[in-house]
Amino acid sequence: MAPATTKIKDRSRKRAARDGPAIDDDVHGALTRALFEGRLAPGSKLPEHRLATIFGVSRERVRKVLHRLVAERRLERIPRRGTFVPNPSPEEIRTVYRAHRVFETGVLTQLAKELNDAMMSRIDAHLGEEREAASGADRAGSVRLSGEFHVLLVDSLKSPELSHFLRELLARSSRMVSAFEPPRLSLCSVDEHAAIAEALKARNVERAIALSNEHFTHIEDRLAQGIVERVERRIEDALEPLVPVARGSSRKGRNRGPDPKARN
Amino acid sequence: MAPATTKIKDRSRKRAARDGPAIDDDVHGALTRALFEGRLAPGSKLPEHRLATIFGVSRERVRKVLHRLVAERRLERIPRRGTFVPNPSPEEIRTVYRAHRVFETGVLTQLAKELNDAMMSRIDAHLGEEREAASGADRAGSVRLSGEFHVLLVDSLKSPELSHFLRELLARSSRMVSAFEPPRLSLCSVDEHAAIAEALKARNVERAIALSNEHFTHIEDRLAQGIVERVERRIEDALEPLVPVARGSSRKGRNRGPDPKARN
DNA sequence: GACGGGCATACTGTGCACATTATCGACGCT
DNA sequence: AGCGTCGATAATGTGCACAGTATGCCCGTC
Repeated sequence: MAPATTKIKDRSRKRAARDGPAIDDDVHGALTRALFEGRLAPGSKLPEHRLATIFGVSRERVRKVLHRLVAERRLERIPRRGTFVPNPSPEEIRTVYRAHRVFETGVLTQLAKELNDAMMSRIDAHLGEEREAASGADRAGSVRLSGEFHVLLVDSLKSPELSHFLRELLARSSRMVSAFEPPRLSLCSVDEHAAIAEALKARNVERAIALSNEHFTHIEDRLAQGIVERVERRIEDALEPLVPVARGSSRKGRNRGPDPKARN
Repeated sequence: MAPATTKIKDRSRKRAARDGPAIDDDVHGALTRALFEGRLAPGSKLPEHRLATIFGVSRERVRKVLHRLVAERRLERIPRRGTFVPNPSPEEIRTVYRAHRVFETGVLTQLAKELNDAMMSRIDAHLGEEREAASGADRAGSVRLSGEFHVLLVDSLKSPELSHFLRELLARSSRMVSAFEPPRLSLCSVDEHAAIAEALKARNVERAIALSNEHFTHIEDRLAQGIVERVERRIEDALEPLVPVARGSSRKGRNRGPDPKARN
């Protein structure tokens, strides 16, 4: 009768048998991975019909996934123009890493209060993985593990809201890293992570925060340098085809690299 | 031929076409406001067709807005069941306010470093508004201004990412407040806000953080008490219609109050 | 009288087709 | 020859209709 006896009969079935949303997650995951790995150049347009043929799904499904990615701030959409891979400005890089610093300041302060042996051992294990990936030439894995260090910290606080926010933030900063980092530099130094962990173990909150802030500032500075080099390289590429007095072949180059310019 | 005068019409058409997304924002805003004000009971189902007739728009548009609200964590969706107003569990209340504490710890730490006169005057002006609303009986306005105090703090840091996260978090906590707070209590005490601002002016970071943490803990405790009372009241309501041996009239009550229970 | 299966219904999910609009090539004009 | 304008094309936005599924009711059986 009354809703007091809430129907809890479908607790046994989970989303395991639901292949409907699974397809969405597949497309979403594929685009997310491509974004993380930096395989999609900033400014690229993502036409719905083309993605639909690539993934072998309907355009409506692609459309839904694109809207979801836009809501997650992973892509940008211009109303009657299309969906684009964000072209981060130096200003955006600044605010993203500012957010990283402020956020991790809160995380570290809280973490110092409730750090236990289990968390510390997990952190140590993770640092080991990072060193291993850094010693090898696994650049993609290194970037991934580097981000997961901060994920590990915030996950220790057992707040899905905080974890979710860091993952969104990391999605943006990782894309910036993949897109603009000079490949020769190892970005997230393992030593800096280890130093933060060390200060945390010693319950030295202020030092941990200071190290964390410096850590993110280092990344930010390297990215700022990288984006400058990128722009210069692009100018070179743009001027190169003019050498043989090329003309009329400028259409091809326009598909990749339009600046949305519609940033509010 | 002679469509020379169509150019001006084109301009007007463009403006007409731009209110296409505006309709989405209208529906989105209406639902968001209703959620903030607590007019939608937790657990309520939101059928797409009914919302479409209510707002006078197509079902597809409602559908898109609902997906957006789900992505913003303002609603919950169960795959083949529908969209529901979240029914926050005590566990969720705990994690949301834990996130508030950790987040504002970082914000206050950074804010103490770069607080200037302009920010302080803005904060003072806001506290004045809060006192005014609290002295009157403007409960909705009081809740709103109460949240905007924290928005004001984080906006001072000039990071859209941080501001965006706080707004999402505030959307959730405000809904919890509207839904579960005992109406007789003024929830977000202005004095506590003023005390935080005072400590901030004095550059006493540790005190500001301590006050902020206590502040959110107070809210959390009151909400936890409120949700208990709510459950008890619901049991009362559920048992009441049984007194005159009611039977066969249980269909109506089932529309509002199903517990999604599909939380991962 | 209680329980289980079958059926009707309503709701969500999805593909499709059309309308609208931005972009690009080309023509004609100054 | 440069420039503005018009027309063609492709991509996005939107409503619609159909299909699949969960839900609640009803009836038959134990």
